[in-house]
Amino acid sequence: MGISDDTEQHRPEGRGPTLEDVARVAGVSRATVSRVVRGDVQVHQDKVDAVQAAVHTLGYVPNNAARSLASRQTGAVALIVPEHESRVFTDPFFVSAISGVTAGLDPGDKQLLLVLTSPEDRARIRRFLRGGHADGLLVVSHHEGDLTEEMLEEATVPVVFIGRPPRGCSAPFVDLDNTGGGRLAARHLLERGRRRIALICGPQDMPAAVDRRIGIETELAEAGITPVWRSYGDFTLASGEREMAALLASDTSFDAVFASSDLMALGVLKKLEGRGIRVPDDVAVVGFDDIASAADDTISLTTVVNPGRRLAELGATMLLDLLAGRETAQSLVLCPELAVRSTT
Amino acid sequence: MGISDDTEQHRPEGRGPTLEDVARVAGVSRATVSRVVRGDVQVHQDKVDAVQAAVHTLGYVPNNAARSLASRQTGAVALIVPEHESRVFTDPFFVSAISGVTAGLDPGDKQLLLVLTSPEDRARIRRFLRGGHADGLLVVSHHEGDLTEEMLEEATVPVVFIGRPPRGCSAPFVDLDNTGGGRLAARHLLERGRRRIALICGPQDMPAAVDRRIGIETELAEAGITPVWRSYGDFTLASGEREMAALLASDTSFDAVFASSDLMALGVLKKLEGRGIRVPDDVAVVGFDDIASAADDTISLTTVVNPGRRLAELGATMLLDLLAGRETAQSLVLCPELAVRSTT
DNA sequence: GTGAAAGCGCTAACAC
DNA sequence: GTGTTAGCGCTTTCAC
Repeated sequence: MGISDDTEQHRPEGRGPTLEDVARVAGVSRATVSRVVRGDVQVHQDKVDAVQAAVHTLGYVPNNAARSLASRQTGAVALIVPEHESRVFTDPFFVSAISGVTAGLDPGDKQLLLVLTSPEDRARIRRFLRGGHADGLLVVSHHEGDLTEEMLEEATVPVVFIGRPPRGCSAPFVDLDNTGGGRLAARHLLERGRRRIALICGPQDMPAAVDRRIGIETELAEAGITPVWRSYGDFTLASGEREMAALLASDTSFDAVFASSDLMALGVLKKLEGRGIRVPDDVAVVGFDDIASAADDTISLTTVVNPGRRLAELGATMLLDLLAGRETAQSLVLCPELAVRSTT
Repeated sequence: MGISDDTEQHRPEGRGPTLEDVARVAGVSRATVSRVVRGDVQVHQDKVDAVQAAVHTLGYVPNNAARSLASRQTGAVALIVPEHESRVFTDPFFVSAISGVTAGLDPGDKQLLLVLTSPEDRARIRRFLRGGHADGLLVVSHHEGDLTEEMLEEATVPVVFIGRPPRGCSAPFVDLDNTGGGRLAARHLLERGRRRIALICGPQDMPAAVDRRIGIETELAEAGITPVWRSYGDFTLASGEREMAALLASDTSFDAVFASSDLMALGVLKKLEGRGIRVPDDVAVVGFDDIASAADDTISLTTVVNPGRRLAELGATMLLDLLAGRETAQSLVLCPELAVRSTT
């Protein structure tokens, strides 16, 4: 329209009312207004009323930047996901995590800063950590070495991990007892009379995958049983199919498959169905996660419940407690449960 | 451990180096440091070097709050999703949107503020809009009346809608031509010789659902055909099943079903399979969205492609352009494409 | 309980 | 080009 030139930057228009304005209208000092606005106690009811009235008529809203600058608090919490963006939204766990964090953050009124960044982009992560953008950090990381202790030390704010943090990192965390989950799956299979058990494990650079494998192997070992097969997928459906195909091609005799994630279990089921192998008559299948479709009645997968959403919610709550100086459990490890359905 | 009391608030530890410190070390003024840090041009190379050296040795990182306060810019962009949190993460479209926005925001270095809030919580939205938390807003809203024009006026920053904004709202947007998509589906079904077409539409308080319905009906009408059935789901798989069951129970004779979302189409397919009805031999099925599982070879659903991720990415780019005062297309409407697979 | 005043760390005119 | 000088709007001692 001819009114813009290309150096023009968009700016918020004329400033709204400030504390000062409210103070003037209410006939008190700025300090008093500040106290009322923040809900400080020590103020006479008369003045509180006057200030609130002024706030209302003026439509006053505190300026975040000014508040942060003066108080050294940002009012935001960051969820750091050091994963490739492509993975984040295909992995149901991350989606649950985002969802849970959102819910857990609700009571405190912190904004959620979503920081998705590839693990390689350390410079960016570091910059963020040092920038003081958030009052606290939630890290949902699955891989070893994504965020080293050293990097976390750059963060001068509390950090809570969702999922066990990488080795050597002493931050508080919330996690599922994945080892226990593995044991649970093993015990269930054994109780069902299965003895020739195949394992399709997850990527071993992920603590959760390692724990699940150790859990099931330990439990089996205690029953004097060795898995008839073990291979590794990457938690995706495609990898489940692939490993199942490999197992079938190997001529191994088996009567049960434990897949370390539901997505992989789905791949397993698909392959089995394709070959006309009956589940659970010929082969029992146990997954891990309890994603939504596992409960679907045409699938009905027996699986270890991984309450990702709840975990994330607890993590957010823990961080909020930490920030408020409230007492809080140091770290939480949830007991796994088994959802027994039709594949076993 | 006895060192904390319950009034204690967690605070970032001792302040890091400031512009002033850098200026002192580099032997220049604060203004010059500021220029260098922001990448302003007009500075002699000597000083640039000196400043950068000082920044490096001191480990200086700009303070965001101070910068925002002085510049009246926040360095953040908010993605507002006025949906119930439970819906957001089950709807693949929103997940794509978040993913796409993340990608689109990458070039500008804005932080992503994720604002999920139930449409009822208008007070909270208003507070956010007026709080000046972000330099720009991206709104991905599906429902009519979620965010009224009035509310948007509270935002003093540029807004871009992902998906056509509600009636009466004149903000720029990016969207798919849903009407065109509907026509495409109709034409395809007609070309396949189908004449007795059933429609399972989406919720009619959503512009996208309305457009899809109008598109297919219009195209059919132009061919002199009236749908043999029309009912409404809520875009979920369960509702697809339910409506399909209703259709089957109705004794209507039909040779094709158009489901307004892939999730509903999946429900349709499931029901059809359960009844032993062959697809596409007895009944052709067309969906809308092209979610990941539609391409799965055991499903292989013919569907109208809804590039949600790309849409969101374009929206983010548009907002970035707006913020930078760059020239930008006012609004974008993408042409739909049909992914022809095995269900037609 | 309340007010005065001193910054928080930075940007942006404006001079030089 | 570069430095000087005001603030940005709020919180927070510190007196009263």
